[in-house]
Amino acid sequence: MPSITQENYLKQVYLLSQDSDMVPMGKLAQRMEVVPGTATTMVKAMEKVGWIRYIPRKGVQITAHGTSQALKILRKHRIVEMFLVEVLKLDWSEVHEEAEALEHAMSDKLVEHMDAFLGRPSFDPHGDPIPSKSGALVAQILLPLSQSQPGDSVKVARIKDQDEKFLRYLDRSGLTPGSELTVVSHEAIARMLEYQLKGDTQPRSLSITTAEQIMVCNAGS
Amino acid sequence: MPSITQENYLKQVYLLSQDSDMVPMGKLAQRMEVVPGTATTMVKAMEKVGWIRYIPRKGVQITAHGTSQALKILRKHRIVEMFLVEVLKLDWSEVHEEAEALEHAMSDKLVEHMDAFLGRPSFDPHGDPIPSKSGALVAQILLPLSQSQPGDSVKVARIKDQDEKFLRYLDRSGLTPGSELTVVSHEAIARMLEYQLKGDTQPRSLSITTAEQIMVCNAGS
DNA sequence: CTTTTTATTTTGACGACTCAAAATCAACAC
DNA sequence: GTGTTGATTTTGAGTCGTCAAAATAAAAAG
Repeated sequence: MPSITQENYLKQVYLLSQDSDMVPMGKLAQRMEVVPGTATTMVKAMEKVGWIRYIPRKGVQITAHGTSQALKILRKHRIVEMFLVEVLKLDWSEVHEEAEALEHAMSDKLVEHMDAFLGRPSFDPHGDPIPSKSGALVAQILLPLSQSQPGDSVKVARIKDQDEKFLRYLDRSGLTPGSELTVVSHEAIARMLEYQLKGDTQPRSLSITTAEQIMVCNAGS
Repeated sequence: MPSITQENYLKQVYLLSQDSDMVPMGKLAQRMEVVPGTATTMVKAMEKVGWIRYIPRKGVQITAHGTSQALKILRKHRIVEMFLVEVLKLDWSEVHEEAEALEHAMSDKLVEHMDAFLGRPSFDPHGDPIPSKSGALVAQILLPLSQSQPGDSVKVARIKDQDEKFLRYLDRSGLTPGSELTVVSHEAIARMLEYQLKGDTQPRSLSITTAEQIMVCNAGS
């Protein structure tokens, strides 16, 4: 019943809701790559199906119903990403795009078959948690790498930005979910950070901006 | 660039072109489940991209360019059907619907990976030939089961109607691509046909209308 | 408390796809 | 030939998602 476009708006509202309860129109419009007026129009239509609450001049809030709907879409997205990487051997960096299109074309039944085939994984190839059928997410305590202190040993858990070129850069830098590293130093003035990958002898460096997109947990957890 | 809707129109034009070079508007509209006027409008738009030739009051013809485009879509459709049945164990009766949605969401790269994973099959689960990357189809000489004579031993090669309920009925009747059978008799008056499955002791019967949807080849070829 | 800036909403319009119903054409019957 | 029938096209209108640009409201600056 709801259009693919509405599903995409809902997904973005959900994702933006992670940062702040109230999502301003501007942010949503930017994420959807439409002019603000378009987002206003769309959001009014979506309120009618009960997925969100719209407060003029303030923004939108996702409802419980909307959240459960968004989690279903995210589940499809993340399971298919995992499937493309694990089974069809597509590259880690390119599956986000692909999943973006497939998530709206998969029946619930198909997703369940894929999930079973994969052995019901909890995380996708970018380290994002896969919601269970009932919408439960595995809780994790993660910090951006940019906030780690020199000397900290951490493990890459999740990459926030999923742009294909960015992911390929991280790949070349040895920074994929699961890799372990130690922070060597913080160069606040240069906005750079030095790190050493586990097993490496030479340190490498990274911009703080990039490090903000990399979520880590303590090594060994 | 072309919309999903146009891709679907093109696919139907291709399929209808198998029966007659010139496809009348009425037939196309019926297949697309739209009123005839809608098909006229759409067809004019499609002529601009060079997929078809439109002759007012006569119908449409598919061009060489349109054919190669249609074969690409059909290739996606049939490979994904095969994948769903062989890898994800969905039932052969339900994959047509599923593939209908997925075919427009799969990148060329993804299809090639699926094809490789499957070992480059030549036929899909309904016995339809899968076009190669370059658009080549394996040639087959098939007859509708309704035209077989009593005594003929034949093998089911392909099912024309892909309605889910119809396919489930055939499944129960032992008539899936690959099954072998012998025609026992034709009851022209009752429009029924008796057949005996290879390995069965009892004959079964089938309506001629149903038999028209089942394409067969000589047993052992 | 005005004024200026910035975010948001409104308005009018457009392209893609669709329908209903009226108009047109072609073929067939007589 | 002329009339009738059936298929096809035209016309007018509606929905969905979008944009540009004008109007408005709220927040920040003075």
